[in-house]
Amino acid sequence: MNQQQTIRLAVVDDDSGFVTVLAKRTEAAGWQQRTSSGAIPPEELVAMKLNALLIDPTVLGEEAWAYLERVCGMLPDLGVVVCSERSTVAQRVRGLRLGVDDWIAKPCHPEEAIARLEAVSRRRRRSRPQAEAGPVVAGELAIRSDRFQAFVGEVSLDLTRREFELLQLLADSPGQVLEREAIYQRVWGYAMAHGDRSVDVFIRKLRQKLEKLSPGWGYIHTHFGVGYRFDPEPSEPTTAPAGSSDPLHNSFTTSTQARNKLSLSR
Amino acid sequence: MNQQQTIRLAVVDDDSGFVTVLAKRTEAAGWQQRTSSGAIPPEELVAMKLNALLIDPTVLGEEAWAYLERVCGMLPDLGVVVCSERSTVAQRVRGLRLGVDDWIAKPCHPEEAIARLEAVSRRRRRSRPQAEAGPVVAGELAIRSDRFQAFVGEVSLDLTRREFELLQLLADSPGQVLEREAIYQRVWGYAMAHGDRSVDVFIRKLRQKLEKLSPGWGYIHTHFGVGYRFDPEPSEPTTAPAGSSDPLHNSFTTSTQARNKLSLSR
DNA sequence: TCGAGCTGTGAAAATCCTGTGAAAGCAGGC
DNA sequence: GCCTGCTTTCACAGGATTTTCACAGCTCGA
Repeated sequence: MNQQQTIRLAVVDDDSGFVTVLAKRTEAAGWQQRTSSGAIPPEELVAMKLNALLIDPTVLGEEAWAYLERVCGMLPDLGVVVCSERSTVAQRVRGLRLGVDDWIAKPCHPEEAIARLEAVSRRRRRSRPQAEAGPVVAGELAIRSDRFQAFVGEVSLDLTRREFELLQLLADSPGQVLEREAIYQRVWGYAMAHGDRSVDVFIRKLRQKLEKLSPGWGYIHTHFGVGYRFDPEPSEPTTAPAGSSDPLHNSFTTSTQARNKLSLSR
Repeated sequence: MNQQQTIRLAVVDDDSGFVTVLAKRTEAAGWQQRTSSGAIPPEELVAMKLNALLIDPTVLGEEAWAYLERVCGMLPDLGVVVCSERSTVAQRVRGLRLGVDDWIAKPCHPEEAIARLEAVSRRRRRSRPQAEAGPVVAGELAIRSDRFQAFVGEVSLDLTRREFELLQLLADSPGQVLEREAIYQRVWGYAMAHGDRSVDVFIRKLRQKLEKLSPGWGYIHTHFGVGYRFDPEPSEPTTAPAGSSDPLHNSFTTSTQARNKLSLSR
């Protein structure tokens, strides 16, 4: 029905085994995860635009309560799950009252931790339907999820829903190559049938609309046999057409793309 | 800091001892609690306007999973806590995935149960009680929540309750695209059934009434495949039909909408 | 250099979505 | 009970969007 939105998670724990296993699973689910073995300053957490935080209070030391209170107070939209080795009812109640969303015991099955993280970010997301996150800016592009639309300056790209979701997904992981199957899975919400060309077709539509409103920039790059990569970069100055040996060629860009970009920008 | 608004809780459990202790505590906290030793039909739950539900799946028997799925699907805003005597990781994960917010083990300290129920119903982070604020003005429109009515000048739009609530919801987030599901969820109070057209129908009624009293303004814009956006804007001067290149065309308006608006404003 | 396998492209076909008018269902008042 | 106004449901038409296809151009390894 609806594809689970990508979750941005931070894990603060020094149990490397647990953290590693967790990372593997979350990655498979398409989450973006960052791990730290020490407390992350609340200000930094804000900047990370997280959906969920999994934290073992033992790494916080004395400051644990103060830290949790600070974090929960500062980030009411963040789903916070505490995972501690030992805890008393009183401690758990105190934590939950402070704003912690869930408190589980270690050892804990990774699958359950993930399910609980999912549950808390589900609830948090519902509580604030209007993600007032500012527009994501890339090159000349501004992607505004509150309008389901991308803009160049004040002009709308006039994207359809699928186009927008595809662009958003790509722009969410700039510089990263995403495979077709993964893209399809996350935009369409189910597995891609063998031989399906939908992704390619929508990439083309995106490129067309991007090119129309923001010529001089290349946004979507093809990786032959793999998939696509979003990476805004100004095109080479087309004012030097003569035998452009392309010395500044971005190493991530295939020659195919370089040529495509040239041909498009004319 | 935290407004402990009264929570409406239903407890479905046949462990009278636990239930009684819980009731004592919740009552002391000012919650409204109803207890049942058998499953409550989902429709009834809707009518009860609950904030939280504490449930022991053993009283549900065979239908437990189906029931939980149904309830969580129908009432995404309801905080659901399962409290079971025995459970496996797989069961807990399944429940959480279904939409359950928390799953705890029995025996369970009442204080912790309450803290967790509080945690799952903690969401109404609504901004200031804006009711007292003067009428919300948008375009030629004045929305007075104290009268459950909208006016153009001194003339009432004569909105019904649903119409008013829909308009108010939209006008509460001007410029933002709201999805149908979200609109339904917040105006009707429960999840929209697949294929339900109520939102569209009420949007039409609103548009009709708005158009009658405030022609020359476009208030509600359609975003194809997504939902609607409230954004009061004067219609293009229809007095200049000849080749209006429309240089000032609002960039937020999709071409679809431009066309719709034109057809409407004629 | 050649060929199998990929990707870009344009357009047709299929599907989905929204606006709309009207009927059917409901609840409350008289 | 009967009436009235409100809400929900239905069916259809006109578009917009998405999917599918066939083919052309490219890439890469043999």
